[in-house]
Amino acid sequence: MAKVELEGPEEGASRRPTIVDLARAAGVSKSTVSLVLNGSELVRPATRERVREAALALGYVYNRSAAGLRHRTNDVVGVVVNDLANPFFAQMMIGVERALRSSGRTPLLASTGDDVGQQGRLLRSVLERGACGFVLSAATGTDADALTELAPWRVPLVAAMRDVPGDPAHVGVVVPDNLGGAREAVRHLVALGHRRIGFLGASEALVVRAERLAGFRAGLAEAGLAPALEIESAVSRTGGAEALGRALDAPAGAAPTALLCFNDLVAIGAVHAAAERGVAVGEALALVGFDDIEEARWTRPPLTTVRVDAARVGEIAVAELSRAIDGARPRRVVCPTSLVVRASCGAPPRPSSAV
Amino acid sequence: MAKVELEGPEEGASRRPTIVDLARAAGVSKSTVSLVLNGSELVRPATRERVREAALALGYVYNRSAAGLRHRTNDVVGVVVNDLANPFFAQMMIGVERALRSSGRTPLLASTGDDVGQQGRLLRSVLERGACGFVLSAATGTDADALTELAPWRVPLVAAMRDVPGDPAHVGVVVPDNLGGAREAVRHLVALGHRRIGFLGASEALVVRAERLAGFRAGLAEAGLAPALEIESAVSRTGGAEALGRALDAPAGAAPTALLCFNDLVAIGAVHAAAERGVAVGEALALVGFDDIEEARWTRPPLTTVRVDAARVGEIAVAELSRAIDGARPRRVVCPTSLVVRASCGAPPRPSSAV
DNA sequence: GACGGGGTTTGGAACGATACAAGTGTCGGT
DNA sequence: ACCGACACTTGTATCGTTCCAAACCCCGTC
Repeated sequence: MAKVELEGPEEGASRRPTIVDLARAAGVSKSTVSLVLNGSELVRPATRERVREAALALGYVYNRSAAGLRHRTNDVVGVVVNDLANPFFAQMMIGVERALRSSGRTPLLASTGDDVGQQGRLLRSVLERGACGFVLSAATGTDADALTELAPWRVPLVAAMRDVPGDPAHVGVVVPDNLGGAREAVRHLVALGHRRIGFLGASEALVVRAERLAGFRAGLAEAGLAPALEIESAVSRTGGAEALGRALDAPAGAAPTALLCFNDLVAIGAVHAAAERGVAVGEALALVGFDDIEEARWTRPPLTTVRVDAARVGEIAVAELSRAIDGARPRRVVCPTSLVVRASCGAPPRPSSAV
Repeated sequence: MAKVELEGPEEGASRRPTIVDLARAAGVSKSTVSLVLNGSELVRPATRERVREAALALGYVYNRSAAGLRHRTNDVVGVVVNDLANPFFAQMMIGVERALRSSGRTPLLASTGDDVGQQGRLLRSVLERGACGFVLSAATGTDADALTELAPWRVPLVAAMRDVPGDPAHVGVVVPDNLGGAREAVRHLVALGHRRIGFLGASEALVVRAERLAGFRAGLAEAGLAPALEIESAVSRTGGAEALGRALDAPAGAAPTALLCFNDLVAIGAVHAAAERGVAVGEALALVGFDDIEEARWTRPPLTTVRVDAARVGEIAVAELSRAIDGARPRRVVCPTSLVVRASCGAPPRPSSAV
């Protein structure tokens, strides 16, 4: 550490040293330096040491792009995500990054702002940087054709968290069990005695909404019930707050006693709006979210929600991608969800549920 | 779109086409192809068109690493951030990414989990990928020496959001006005009539805490008051909840009537814990946060907080970095904050304040 | 004293792009 | 018919690394 000499002062604006400079400094050929840098066993320990010292002395830094060029393979993986500001996706990102790094790859992150056009541009840009694979949580409106553009190069892609309509054969898919999770939530509400249950939030264009809505309907059908209402909204706290208003404006006797929300953001907005209207959440109105983001534990009352381990979905997506990079056929993985009962649905919390 | 032919089926595992392949296909030299690819005006339109068509037909994708190698400059910027799960930093990231892309650079994101060791590894890894600059929100415990390791190459670096102790001359700094913001918050509490005011959250190791605490003390000193208490905690909702408990356990008459929290996360935990204890936030106890993350509007009562435009801090950091890359001396920029009065401090909201 | 064979080291050709100087045409003017 | 100017186009060296076949060195052996 203390031995590192700062370049520049003595040599002016000297350029970054290369392995050739190292070779000269250590008195060996550049081939040998390359071997040392790659930790080869072929090099005599004494030589190795000499090269290492030279590297330190010159402040040498490996040029991975050059290596990748020659090597014809890059360990970069594109991670293209629809919305970083959403803590749910941020959490997935964290899982993806951790898994990638621990498998020796480097994530190249891009956030599309849920815009298909931007997503296309970003995918291409990442491709130009030599990505050997992609993890994509697709922007709303993405279809299989858009992803086929990547096919010419046969770069493997795994759709994480959001399924891609058209389901092209060449992409992997890793998603939570949206249908099963929603159904379980509805079963719970039914078991609590609710009969007028509604679904709140998101827009029809969202594939995930279709899946959760299907689970919602399936759960009701099992109990011989019909949806009390199905309301669309923006996927945000504001959207949820606004949608709850519309839900409660239903004709008096027909107002729902329980609402399954598209996700926690919507549910949080709904909890807030209900409180402002003087509706007691967990008593007069049961609310259930989806995703179990950290924030869900901190509403008043805390949010009953369908837990999705976003980080784990990210990790599994990376594992699938690794398989695909190694030549395996891409698969479709559905990750289990679990109901976390807190106070917003009015039930006494189960003994096993964490708070 | 429909014209794109999928490679592979006909040619087996054919490798990615290069400009040489394009040149052959279009009947020109690779130099010409290079010119076309770079949008040169020198090439005859007809030729240009021919090359473009060949590129489309072959499914050609530009290899930016190879170009960068020859060009000896990469438009990649390392963005190393301490915690993506924190919405405040996620917001900054979004600003950074937007600004970078709109200036034609590509962000290479890494998240350190607030670990100095990991941060060092990531910085080096990004360096090896040829970053021409860095935006860093430093891990707790980072000092100037750690960053000096980057100096040999003279890669410009801007510390965003978190100042770096030791303040090395060669790094830029873009931070919010933590001191001024905290002081303004305290002034407001004093104006509301509070006399026993405390500070809640974060640990002494955090530079940002020192700054906010200094503002807190300055505000009190102006009014001739002394801090009622200063409590450390983890920087999280849980930490805030737990710290509030300790704050309220103070001897009866000495309990604070107002608390300035280190940030919104801590404040949110505190709001929650207070409510659970039956303490009416905004009446018996005034709480003020810091940062103004989206979530702050959705607590009950909504959180009075010191607004920091995180995305804007990110954008300014990128602007400073651009200056530095162009050879300018790195500067120190302090971004203004503003007090957003909501209900948690007990005051009637100012007419001008947004909700 | 040539030979064989480990253990090490090395030269030079890639990889896919850019830079630059130099090369083709074509045309108008004399 | 030749010249120069102009509008394009191209050959070649180069960026920093890896790959691979060949060279080297030092010994022990025949």
